[in-house]
Amino acid sequence: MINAERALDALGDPTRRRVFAKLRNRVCTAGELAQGMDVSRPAVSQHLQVLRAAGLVVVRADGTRRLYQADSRGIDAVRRWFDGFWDETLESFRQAAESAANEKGRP
Amino acid sequence: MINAERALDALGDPTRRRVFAKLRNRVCTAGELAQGMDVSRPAVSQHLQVLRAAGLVVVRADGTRRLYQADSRGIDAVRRWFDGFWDETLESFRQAAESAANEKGRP
DNA sequence: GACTTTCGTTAGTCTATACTTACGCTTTGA
DNA sequence: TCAAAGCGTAAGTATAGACTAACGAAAGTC
Repeated sequence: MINAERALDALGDPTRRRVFAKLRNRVCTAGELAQGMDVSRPAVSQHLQVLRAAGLVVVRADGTRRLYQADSRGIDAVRRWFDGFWDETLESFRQAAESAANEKGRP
Repeated sequence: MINAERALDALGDPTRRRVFAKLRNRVCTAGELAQGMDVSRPAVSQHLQVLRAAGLVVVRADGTRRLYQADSRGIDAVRRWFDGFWDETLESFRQAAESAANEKGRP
């Protein structure tokens, strides 16, 4: 089970979001990702480790290269987190409205 | 328009997530939120400013108290961000599969 | 087997930021 | 009008973590 907390921590950094965003359109190596960015390749590599630990990215070896790709599991985890969060918020609103109505109906 | 980037930055901090999570069930003041947490009231107050700037929280005055409440706008912004992200990922997969098929069909 | 490429890892630095303490503002009630 | 309650803010510190430079490992090439 992927942890939504971990995914949110991972996506809290702008550079990491940029790396992640680049992976939505194509499969990339760390070196390719680093090109056109203002940080070094090791930095990108470290960000990829965090994204991988969060379940947002998967990697497969291809010779000396390592191909990174966006993973739906982390994305789904965060989406479920938000869904559950908002459902609970609405339910609390509903209960609050209900007890307010009961309060009003009482003499 | 609420910025999803800002909301993700805001939710990148665990303490801020705890504050935000407490607001899903009830309307709270900064002092109430700070009780039962291991950080001071000013710290909570500062986190609430960040959440408010990100559109995740709204506040209204009530005498000397200020009541904080979860806001759907920021949540929706992040959900749209993820939806768009994943849609684009799937579209890229589709296109990649298509051109691979074309490549194969060619002599 | 030597060389190259591509990459992850480690050590160390430095900055962003989370936190506390102290202070001042606003509203309320006596 | 004075005191108290409830906050936000400013200043200062300390730490998490983002980054670079240097190094080592694995796979391909000649």
